[in-house]
Amino acid sequence: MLDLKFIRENPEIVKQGLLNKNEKVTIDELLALDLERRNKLQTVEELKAKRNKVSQEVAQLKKTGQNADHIIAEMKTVSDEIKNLDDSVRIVEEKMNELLAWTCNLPHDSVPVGKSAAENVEYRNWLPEGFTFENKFDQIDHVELGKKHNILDFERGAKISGSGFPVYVGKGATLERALINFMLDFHINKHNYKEIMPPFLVNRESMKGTGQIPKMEEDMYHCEKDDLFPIPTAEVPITNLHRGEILNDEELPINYVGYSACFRREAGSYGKDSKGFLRVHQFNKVEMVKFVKPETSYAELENLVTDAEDILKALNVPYRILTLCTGDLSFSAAKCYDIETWSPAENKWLEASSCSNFEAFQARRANIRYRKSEDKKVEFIHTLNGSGLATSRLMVSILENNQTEDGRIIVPEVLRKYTGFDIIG
RNA sequence: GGAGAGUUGGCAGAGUGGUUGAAUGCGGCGGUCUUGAAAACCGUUGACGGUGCAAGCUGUCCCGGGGUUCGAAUCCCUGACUCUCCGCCA
Repeated sequence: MLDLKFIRENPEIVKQGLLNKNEKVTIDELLALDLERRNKLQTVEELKAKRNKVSQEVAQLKKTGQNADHIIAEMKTVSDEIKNLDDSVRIVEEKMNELLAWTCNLPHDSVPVGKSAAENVEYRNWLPEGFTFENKFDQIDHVELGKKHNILDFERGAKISGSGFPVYVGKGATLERALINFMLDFHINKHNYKEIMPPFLVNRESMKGTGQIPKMEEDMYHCEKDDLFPIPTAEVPITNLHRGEILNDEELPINYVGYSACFRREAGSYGKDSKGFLRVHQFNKVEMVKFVKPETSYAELENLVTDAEDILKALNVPYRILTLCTGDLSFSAAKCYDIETWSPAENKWLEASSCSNFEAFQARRANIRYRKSEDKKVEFIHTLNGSGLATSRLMVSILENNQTEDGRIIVPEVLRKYTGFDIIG
């Protein structure tokens, strides 16, 4: 959620920011409602002040045994008036909240302006020693590799659940589990994150808090009976851990890392990049979440990216980092870096991580604040999160880049103590 | 799933429908005393909104949402959560 006061004082800046994010601009409507609300509020508050005062007089009169009937009769009309005005204020507020809930975050000044993903800007890249982009010996894709070694079974996944629900088999399952454990341990021990194992279903409030709802509701799975949502990312439960809380500033920054399965309907994207792991409804992800003081959030964003990168370096996977342009930024993000890993069989980069600074946008929605030790004032914190990383796309790169000429797959060195084997096939 | 009890400030814990935004204790902050600290004593200590240059004035909030009333932390309805007991269960 944006700060209403900021919108009031800087309507043009807000409008331009929304335009740059390709979003609908409803700022004028919002400001009209804001004005209406404040006008009505003033009237109703005067009446309430009067009611409070007279109520005390009634109490005094009754205490001294005097008659108060005439004042009570008079106050009855005042009360009715208050009730009517309160109702109309509430209606205005509901309209405003609806508009605000649909209004996305503004891009940070450092974000390149652009219409679509085509205008994202490469930030940096890293390639393993001796790596080349050419396909040396007709490297086959992860789906074929999975079939060949019987480690991935997309067909049976489709049978038991539907397309986009992969099954990991044998060494494939072990490798997946090894990858998750390796990433968790790495962030816990080398990067000082605290591990969280969150619920995989969350309530509506939590989905609103991080900004998946209302705009992305169609992309979420939903258990209607209980109004619970299977999480699209661990960001949702972990960020909402501190919803409605006032944190102490000595405990900041808070760094959490957690594994979760992630569930996405991917509505409307059928047929697009849908092969194998490229687009799935359920995948595994290790997610990092930070709660930080506002003044440090951009430095923390850089840390977050580096923490995700360290995993890829340890796994020896080629990657590049993009700064997303304004048009490609997600609803809640002010700035975002995507990390993409290389797939030799697809001959393209695949998004494996997204590291974002939400500034106070989620904090305002979820009401997460901290008390500053200097002046004891409360202020919204900034939240960040980044995949560290999603295993599905990463697995594509690991399998394809580590295949040998005779079709076997070498397990990355750092995973071997988790897998117990060093080669598949 | 059934039956009962509960939810009040950072925490603990009072609260006959009428100066209760809320006693009291602990904690926090400031001070007196002290060479310093502890103890003791005194004072202070919520959030959000409106208005104002400001001091201030003012409204709302006692789990959430409705209602009764001139007036609700207090009464009624409803939902969530917690605890105890029973049933079922990995």
